[in-house]
Amino acid sequence: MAALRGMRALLSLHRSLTLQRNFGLIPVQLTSTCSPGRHCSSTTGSDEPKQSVNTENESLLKNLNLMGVDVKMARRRQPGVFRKVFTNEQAVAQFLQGKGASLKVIAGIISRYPRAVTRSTDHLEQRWELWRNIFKTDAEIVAILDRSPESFFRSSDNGNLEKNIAFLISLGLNTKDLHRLLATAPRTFSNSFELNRQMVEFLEDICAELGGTNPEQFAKAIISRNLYILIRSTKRVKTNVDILRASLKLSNSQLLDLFQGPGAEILDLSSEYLKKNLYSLQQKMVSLGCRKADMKKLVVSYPLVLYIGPDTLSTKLDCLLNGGITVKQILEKPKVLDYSTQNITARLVELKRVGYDFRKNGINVLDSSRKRFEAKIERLTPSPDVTD
DNA sequence: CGCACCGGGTTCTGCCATCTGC
DNA sequence: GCAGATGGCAGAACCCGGTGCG
Repeated sequence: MAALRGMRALLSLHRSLTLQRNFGLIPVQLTSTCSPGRHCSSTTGSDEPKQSVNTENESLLKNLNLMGVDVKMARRRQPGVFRKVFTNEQAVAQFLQGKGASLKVIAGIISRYPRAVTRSTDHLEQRWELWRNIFKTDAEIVAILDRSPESFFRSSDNGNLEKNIAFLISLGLNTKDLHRLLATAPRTFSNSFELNRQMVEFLEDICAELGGTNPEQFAKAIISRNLYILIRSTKRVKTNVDILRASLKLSNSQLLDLFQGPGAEILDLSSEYLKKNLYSLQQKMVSLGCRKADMKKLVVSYPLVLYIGPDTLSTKLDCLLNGGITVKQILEKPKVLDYSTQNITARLVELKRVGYDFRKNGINVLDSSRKRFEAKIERLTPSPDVTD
């Protein structure tokens, strides 16, 4: 999957380079509405023709069409942009092209987040520099903008961005953490500093409430284990904490370990989804003759079980049970649930073929990489099989 | 060498709602 | 009353390999 994505990225990079070679830089003469480098939003417009309300900026429309922007989509998303008298699309496009973005990528960015054309070059340069403090290359940033234009363009407050970076560093997150955070959840950085601070404070409060001695470490651990936590509402995380507390009835120190350990990854789930999964897991466990304590043990040792939707989980469990594995074995080695039902099914077939005995050998063989599993099967295959 | 334990990697936007300031 | 800024939501797993031990 990751390889596929990487390949696609390479292909699109290649495509964009080809495009630039074919068309050269700035292929069309755009109608200038604002000279590059100047701030365009504030203007008296005294001797300019007044644009009445509901009239769209004609030159903007023309430029966007020339740039290949999906104007229909853009208009649907942010109609206000089209009524602005002064916009900066030409300079914005030039800026992005200078950073290595292809024309296609630029068009995609503006189509999805039209307000980008209202940003000044100065502002963009500043913001780009701040991102470059975290990313090593422009290409990385372009890839993020292509993926999520809104994360970069939604806020015009570079000071806020600076505050966020300083704040995250002050939490003890290292360069690698910041890099992962910005690459994975770029929205974190356009949150208001205050919002991020509130979440961190909230996490620290939970720690203190549970009798933890190092709230800062606790918050940092959760953030670095769950990069999405800062783009969730405190309401959601709080609800999830409450749900888990109420249903698992663990001791305070067990809860602390759970939240700052593997359980961090399920704190940002939609609360309804978490509740639903918890409930259906309970139902399933009961139907398999397990007790409450078994489920508790399962969730504590492998919280990601709550990440799996009811249908998937049920199918997966049945698949294992039908393959001759016991519930007890699954409870002992829950990591087998990590693997897709499809993968498990195929492995069970292979193991059956070579006469693998789960009672004797356990089920660890299912929790291994494809390479290792295949090597294992190879070793277990009895005869050298000279004839085909 | 084979195995179990364990942690890490990948991944998450695009839309709507609500405020705020002019 | 507008556009801009910001908050919040739904959606829903899978796989790999280092390491240390026997």
